[in-house]
Amino acid sequence: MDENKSIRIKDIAEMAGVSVATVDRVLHQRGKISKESLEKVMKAMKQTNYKLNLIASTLGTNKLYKIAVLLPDPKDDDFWRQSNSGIIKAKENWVQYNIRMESFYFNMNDKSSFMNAEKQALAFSPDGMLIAPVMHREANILFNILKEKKIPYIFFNTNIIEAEPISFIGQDLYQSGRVGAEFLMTRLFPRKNIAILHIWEDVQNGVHLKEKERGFRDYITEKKNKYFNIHSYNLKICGEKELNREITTIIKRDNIDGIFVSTSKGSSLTASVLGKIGRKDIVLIGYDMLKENIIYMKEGLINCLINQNPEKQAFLGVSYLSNFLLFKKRPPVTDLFPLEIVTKENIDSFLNASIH
Amino acid sequence: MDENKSIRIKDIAEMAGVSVATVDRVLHQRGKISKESLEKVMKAMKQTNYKLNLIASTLGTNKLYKIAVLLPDPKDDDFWRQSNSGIIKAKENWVQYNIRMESFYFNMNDKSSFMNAEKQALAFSPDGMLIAPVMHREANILFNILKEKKIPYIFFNTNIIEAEPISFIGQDLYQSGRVGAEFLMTRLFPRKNIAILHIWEDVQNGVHLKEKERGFRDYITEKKNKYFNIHSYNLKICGEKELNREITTIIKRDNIDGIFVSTSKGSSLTASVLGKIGRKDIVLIGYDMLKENIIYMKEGLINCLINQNPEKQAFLGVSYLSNFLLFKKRPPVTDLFPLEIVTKENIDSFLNASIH
DNA sequence: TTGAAAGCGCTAACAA
DNA sequence: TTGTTAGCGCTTTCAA
Repeated sequence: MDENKSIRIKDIAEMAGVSVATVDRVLHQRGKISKESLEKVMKAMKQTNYKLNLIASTLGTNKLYKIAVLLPDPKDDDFWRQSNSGIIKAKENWVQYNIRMESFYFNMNDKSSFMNAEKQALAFSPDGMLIAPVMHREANILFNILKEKKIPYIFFNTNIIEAEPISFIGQDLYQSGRVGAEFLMTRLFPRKNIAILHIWEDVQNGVHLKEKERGFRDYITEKKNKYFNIHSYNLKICGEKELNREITTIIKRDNIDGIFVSTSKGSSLTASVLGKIGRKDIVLIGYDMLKENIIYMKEGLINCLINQNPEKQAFLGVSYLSNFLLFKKRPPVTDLFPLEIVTKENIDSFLNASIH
Repeated sequence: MDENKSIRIKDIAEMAGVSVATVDRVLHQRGKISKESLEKVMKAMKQTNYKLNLIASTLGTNKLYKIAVLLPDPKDDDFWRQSNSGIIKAKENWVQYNIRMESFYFNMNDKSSFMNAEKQALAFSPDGMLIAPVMHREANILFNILKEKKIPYIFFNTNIIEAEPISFIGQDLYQSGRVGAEFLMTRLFPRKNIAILHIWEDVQNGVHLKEKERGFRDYITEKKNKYFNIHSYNLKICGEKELNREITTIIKRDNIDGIFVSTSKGSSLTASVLGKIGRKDIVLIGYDMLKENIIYMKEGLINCLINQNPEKQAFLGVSYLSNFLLFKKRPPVTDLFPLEIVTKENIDSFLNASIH
């Protein structure tokens, strides 16, 4: 046996004394096969350690798969713009494998826009879906339809375990809170007044932010129980002026020394307030390398960002789905990304790094 | 034109009024083509935004490519074990594309073992090579041979710019020194005595470590000029006892408060000394998530590791080479990885993350 | 339950 | 300089 040449279905067929069609049938467990044929083929495959040639397989199949992506409008927010950029890269990456993609956007403040996107996505009759289920209260109907139709779906960014996606791609929120606390504590000490800010469009769907707070508080308690004063606040993004006023009030009233913001957009909003009131001394830690956050970090207003890698999350989601559709390769049930600590000194290295 | 169906060479050929072979020729710029044919084909490709089907292309080519990998023996060192694990994963990943790989190991303390590995790699008659050129003084002959034979080669971990590899995958050493300094400074202040340790098998080939030191010193100078006392030392790994003694002496004599170690193995060696002399108070920052380093970090003896991602570097090196061989896709001339800051709180998230 | 054969899109040897 | 054609390994239809 030539070590270098791979064994083909044809080789197996010859060894087993059957036709290639029969081998194909046992390979994919379709059609009816006699016991004898099955055994002979299995034996030959075992012996030769046969591996299906996926390249030839996809070419032979020549089927077109469609993937629908459901996420908040990238125009609304730089975070979702980055996710969407991952989607676009993935799209280019997978056309050649006969995978077609279509994105459906919704507005997080508007339930009807979500319902509409949902409807449109289904009308696209996708073979798989990638979803950022940030409005999960509204999405249950969708998941049921998908389950019924046996359309596989993957979540990214936010998970809804009960909905049982075939995979979730995101981060360990609790642990990310701990990472934030570790960073903040070492910079803050011996100062002691901390604010946790949850700044979010849709407070009722923002329960997952509490996980970050839990991690944050646990870490502090473990290390320096009762030394720090921690206050947390839920702030809704509506008027920017009002938000600014609220943040300013909190900082002054509680005599704040350090701030942990649980959302990416909130990070830049808070940084802008710190800039306005001239408080670079306050240690600020937030999430994600949004354009504005990058600027504030370089200005020294944001000290640390925990990178959730929205672009990579989305890109990987498409890869997982494509591999599942094309090659029946099951993705991990949960893929939690590394908790990347971004500071002034390494931020450029993250910006330069591309998706691999 | 059916939006869903991809355009094929055949379609282009029909549009341009030529044969598929002619289209193939302009696609790969081989053979002779008349100006008219060229223009017609180009026009048709532009119009339809034609994309080569790589699946069909690899299948059609049906050529076997061989990649030789040259790196230090993974048995010697957990760092190279991780690189090697990336190689193994890559190997499994690319067999299906008719890429065969063979690794050739050498001992960093032994020039003749390097020469031998070199010779064996060439005897394998590879179509491409992936090299960790850590013994570059000995490798120049090899690079010349490869250039002459027009065998493309990629470096990882260490770069030798003069050797002009088609790509280098690694990290910005200077900037990684700055990241180390940033971390150390915030933890150390108001203490002030810092040691930089270069602990390396082969001092004469360890010039690149000085880059890390330069970054480290620059940062400190910019932020707090003259406040900190920094001493640096080159220590050769030979007898462990002697090394331990040397490190202990330095710590005591210079009254050290914080240590920056420029190598991964050096990090664990230093941590073990700190453990032995009971000095958890000393802030230690090093490189890479070697097994031992992970343990020391969890014990609190190492405060921070800068992750060079050896596994991913190697894996990506193979991907770049494979894409180049199969699809003529040129990799970036340099791919510098993010400078990942690993601490006790996020180390598990890095350990769980797989290669994507 | 099985096999023959055409076809997927591209490559490359060969002939013209 | 160009075109014809037989593959590459697998899938799938159709007939037996």
